[in-house]
Amino acid sequence: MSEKDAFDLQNFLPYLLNQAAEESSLAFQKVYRDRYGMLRTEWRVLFHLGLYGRLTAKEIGARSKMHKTKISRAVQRLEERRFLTRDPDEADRRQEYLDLTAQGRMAYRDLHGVAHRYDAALADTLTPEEERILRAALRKLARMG
Amino acid sequence: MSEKDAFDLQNFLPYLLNQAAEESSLAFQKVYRDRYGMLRTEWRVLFHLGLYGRLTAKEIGARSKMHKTKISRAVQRLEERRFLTRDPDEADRRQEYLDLTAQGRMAYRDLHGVAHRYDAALADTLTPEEERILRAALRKLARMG
DNA sequence: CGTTAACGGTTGATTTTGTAACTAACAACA
DNA sequence: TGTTGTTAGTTACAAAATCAACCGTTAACG
Repeated sequence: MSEKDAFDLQNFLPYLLNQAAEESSLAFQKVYRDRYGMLRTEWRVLFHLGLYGRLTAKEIGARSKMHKTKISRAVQRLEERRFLTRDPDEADRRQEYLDLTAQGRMAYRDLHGVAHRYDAALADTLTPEEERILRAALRKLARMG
Repeated sequence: MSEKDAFDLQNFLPYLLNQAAEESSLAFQKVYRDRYGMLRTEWRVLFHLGLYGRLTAKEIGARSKMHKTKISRAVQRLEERRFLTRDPDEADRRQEYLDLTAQGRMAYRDLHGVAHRYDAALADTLTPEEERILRAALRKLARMG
């Protein structure tokens, strides 16, 4: 094996990214799970609708890169729990527009606030320079596909 | 809510980390899946054994922070496919030492090389400063739990 | 028009993960 | 010793993700 070469798991960016992603998601996951019984796919859909307003499932897919079956099922559950409503597009009846209900907007505002504060807390463990460069680097890597 | 505040998903570190992690894992996942039919948990176990030699499942758990059921199942599949063998510890018969077979070592060497080169390719999309700070920041975040 | 292809979205079967309860082995200490 | 607690690892069952096939609608084009 390569003798002097110290390449190990802790130096492998996909592994490192994964560990950081999992660790940093945990505390927030607890909030949307315990407060609203949501899954990761569900709060993501909720966030997209909260941030950008009425969207079709397809548009959410384009923005989030989630697979359409995930989105379909997330929308179903959010509808069942009255966080959103569907509004068929009369011009193209294959698709439907999704809107948050009042309850959905409340949940969104609540979780948005939690996320914002949590993000700030995470950023606080870094220096401002680290934070700036980390975000830039992550955006580059995320856009790589 | 804060009007001017442009906090959105793309600024939320857990989300950003997740996107970067998923995107950057894809190409490597394709290799261990297509070449060896492995899952993420399995190449991780393989890597630990390749890097550190004979270990018990518990030791792998301590190093990787994977849950013990994941490790148990990964070990089962790796054993079935003859990538490792189990060697019961006679001094403490609750645990067994795991060793890579010749085939396991070959797969490890192959994947280690792929990972190393892939990591270098990822790092190449970043400036040296970005890379250094990214790795440091990720380690901080990963150790947060 | 009519046929074929593409699209948005859903469903069902299979795989993978998560959670808890379990087994067997060991340790602690009365 | 024997009783109680702990540990390493497995298993069973539920929850979730993945993948391919599917349905109804719209587009493309002969």
